[in-house]
Amino acid sequence: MGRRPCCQKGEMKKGAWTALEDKILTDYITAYGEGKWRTIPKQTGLKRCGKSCRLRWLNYLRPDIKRGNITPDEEDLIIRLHGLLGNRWSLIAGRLPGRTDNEIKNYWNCCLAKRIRKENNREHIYLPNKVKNTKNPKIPTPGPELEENGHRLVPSPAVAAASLQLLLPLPKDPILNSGSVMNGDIVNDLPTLEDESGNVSSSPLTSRDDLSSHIVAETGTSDIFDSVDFSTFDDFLFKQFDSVIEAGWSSWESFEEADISHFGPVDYAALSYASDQWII
DNA sequence: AACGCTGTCAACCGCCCTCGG
DNA sequence: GCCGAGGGCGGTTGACAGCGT
Repeated sequence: MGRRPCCQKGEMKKGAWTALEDKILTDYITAYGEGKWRTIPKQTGLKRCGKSCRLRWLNYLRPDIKRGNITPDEEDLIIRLHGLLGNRWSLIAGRLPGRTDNEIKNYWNCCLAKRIRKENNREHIYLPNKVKNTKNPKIPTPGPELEENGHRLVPSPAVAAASLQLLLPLPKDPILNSGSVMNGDIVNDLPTLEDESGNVSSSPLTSRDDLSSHIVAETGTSDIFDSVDFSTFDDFLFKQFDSVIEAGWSSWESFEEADISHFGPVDYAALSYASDQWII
């Protein structure tokens, strides 16, 4: 049995919203709050799908939406966050107050992606656009060094940050004494996953609980996590990202070459979009 | 003025995840 | 544990405006 569609096709209106529809939706949400999107058409008489109502509100009608062009600062942040997170637009938007995921996605697709590709002229480099499950991307696993145009490429701080999801950086902590990043031995000792074909891959450790339990197993203590308030794992990553930005990437400079060898799979998006931050 | 090309952005589509019964 | 409803998300589409020829 197939899944029931969110609304009956043919009964619902499509296309651009009218000023009257906007007013009806805004008045309703102002009075009753967000949520229960599917009840809105029934309650208001709007001939719009609940999902359409949600989208209209979140992307256009919300009072805190910021209008106008993306500023250079915002653009810089988008590029860095995209290098870190890939196409997880909602997470990126969460770091840009007043901007919506749709707006950032559009801006990236129409402006940034083309421009950066042009600047770097590296069309052959893997881009994450077609990665279906971006929360668990199957990122290819090159070594920490690449040969290109006869130059030896060494991961710079930007590349290290791009690998945060896989490197699992930790807050500065005397136990690990590793600056901002997890001890390489632990990274190398991440648990593995086995798919239906029996292929083994490194665990992405997509939740904070995964990471926490692994750290406790390795270090015998949960002090690292107890001392920091991370409401979500993404916040955890962002706090690390912010700390690196605030420090002007200097917190990455203490790495020895041996540390770099422990870096996990590199996000190629960051390689192509931040080539100026590669040491060639 | 007419046409075509390009950029922009709102909106839709379909997949996925979560949660409650 | 299973299933369906509800909602979130990223990819894509299509309308429209602006610009150049």
